[in-house]
Amino acid sequence: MTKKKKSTPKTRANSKKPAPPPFVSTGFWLMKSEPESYSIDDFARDGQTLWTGVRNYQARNFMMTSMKPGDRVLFYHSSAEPPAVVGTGEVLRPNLPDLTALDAASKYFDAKSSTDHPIWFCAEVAFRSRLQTPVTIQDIRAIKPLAKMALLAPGQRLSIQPVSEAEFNLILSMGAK
DNA sequence: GCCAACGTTGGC
DNA sequence: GCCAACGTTGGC
Repeated sequence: MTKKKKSTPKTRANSKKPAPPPFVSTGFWLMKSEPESYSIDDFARDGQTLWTGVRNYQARNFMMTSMKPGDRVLFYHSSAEPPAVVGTGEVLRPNLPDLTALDAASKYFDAKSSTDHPIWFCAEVAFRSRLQTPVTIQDIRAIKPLAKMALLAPGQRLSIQPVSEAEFNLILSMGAK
């Protein structure tokens, strides 16, 4: 005979680790791109772009569930000389399926994704400005109010990171001269 | 479910 | 080019 077995759901409440505080979006982001693959020049020329190719769940989740139209974005050149925030953008449409995952010819192809059940998502982001002066990672490191940025945390490799409004505005002002 | 191996990121 | 810090994978 079959018993209706009630399995104990593994909830956050009874797991060992304390639940992380729910993430609350500030509406401000930093997005990394290697200029060799997509630079601020490309972004300015295109006017808008689909931020595809993200294959990290945390970064994906930001684009799926946290980003909202109108959110502001710092455009950061990674693996560049020097690494720096070089411009800004604005989220037009978050949470779009990343079609590069379905394209067998793409380097971002993922056989686990399908049209019916896409597992990777992207955001459409519009170019908004170029900083007059790039704000380098050294510049950022030198400023006390920016010391908490994820960008500076050792081992922090997330390609999409939330930033505070104050951090966003400070970097903009640093780049304005 | 553990954990070692492996791949990736990205500043230096 | 190096390598530390992660995330992911896969054998058990």
